Amino acid sequence: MTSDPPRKPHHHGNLRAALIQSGLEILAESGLSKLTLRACAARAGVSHSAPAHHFGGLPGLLTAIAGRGFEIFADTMNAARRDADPAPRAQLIAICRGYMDFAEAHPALFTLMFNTPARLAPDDAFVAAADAAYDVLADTCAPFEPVTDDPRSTEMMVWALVHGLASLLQGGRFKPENDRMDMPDFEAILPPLPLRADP
Amino acid sequence: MTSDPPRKPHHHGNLRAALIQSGLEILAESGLSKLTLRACAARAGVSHSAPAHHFGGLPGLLTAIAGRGFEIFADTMNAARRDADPAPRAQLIAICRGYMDFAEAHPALFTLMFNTPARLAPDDAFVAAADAAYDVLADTCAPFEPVTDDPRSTEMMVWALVHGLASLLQGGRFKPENDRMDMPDFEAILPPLPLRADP
DNA sequence: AGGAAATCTTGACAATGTCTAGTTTGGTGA
DNA sequence: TCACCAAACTAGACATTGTCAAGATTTCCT
Repeated sequence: MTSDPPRKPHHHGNLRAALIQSGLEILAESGLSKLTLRACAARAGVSHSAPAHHFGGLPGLLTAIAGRGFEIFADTMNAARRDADPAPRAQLIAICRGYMDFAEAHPALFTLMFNTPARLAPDDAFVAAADAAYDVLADTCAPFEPVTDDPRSTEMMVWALVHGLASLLQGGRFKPENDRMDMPDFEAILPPLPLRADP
Repeated sequence: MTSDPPRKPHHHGNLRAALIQSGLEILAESGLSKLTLRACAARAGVSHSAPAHHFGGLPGLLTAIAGRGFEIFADTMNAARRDADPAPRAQLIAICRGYMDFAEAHPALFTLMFNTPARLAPDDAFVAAADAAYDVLADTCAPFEPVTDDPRSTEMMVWALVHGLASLLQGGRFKPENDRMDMPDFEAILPPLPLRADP
């Protein structure tokens, strides 16, 4: 009827993307507890059972939202890396700061991505997005000598360290004397990491 | 009436403890998603609204269960420390292993304790139990020189590292080539930590 | 144009947390 | 001893949530 082709295909067009966006907004505005199937549907302007046709059910929707989160997560870390000194250790510290920035900027999304595995139903797209985020950090760790005989040990150690920091700070598990818990001093916290010998 | 005084005070006696125990069992047997108010009540043999009189509501019950979890958590780490070589670094590695052991032995409880802060309503008892567990690790880190100017930086670094490892391994976020993800080599992963100069 | 498939709506259902009112129990004081 | 009272627990109802079945509407292919 109307003459705006991309505006409202009247079967809503791309409900899938709209529902994911609604979920991200609810997460940012009201937290994880308010992220329900029906709330996402209402925000997108559709009935409460419309999401099931695109995501199967709640786990599918949450997985899609978390997958989108991993994309944003990788973007955040990549942006931090781009703006930093190209020296390997500076790059690594920038990645860590990007990691913390994301956790602080999107706490509820961060929780959904990492702390509620039982509520998700990982599919190929989700695994790909999560792996892509992992690879950003792994690439940044590649110049360094592994800390054990496992070639991935540096990534694991750094990832665990920064993830633990972000997770514990967000959960408020650190002692209250912590006045400024915003950004740890990664230069001091990260151990000395010698560069690999062979290129 | 009957002659077994501790058995059944018939107003159930200590429903509070029974509900916490039921919650721990449900958590161990069926996971976090099955841990509901009504399931705990049914397992303890009381009506579905009995728990509210002792815990206020679901958040109160979950908090009490998580608080009990922190007690078990501290016990696990203390036991690991007792059985280890008394040298500071050996003590620290033992604590880390105890941490991982707990996470592996009680995955759902671990998730409740650390990954669902929005569902808990921390009270004094909970904070005390969580702090006590923190202190076990802090005491073990005390012999070492802080890694930054913050005197608590060593505890934070070690706690974050081991928590990140436990959390990521449990969430299955590490790459699949990880055949034996059971217990990391903390001797290699933990950075060299010089002892404090002054006692 | 016509029909098939995708998309979305409506209505119902079971499960859950919470609230209110009522019932039972155990202790305490006259 | 016994009556009373507060605590402990039950019973029922209600709103919210996720899921499912059935039907209506739109889009697309031929």
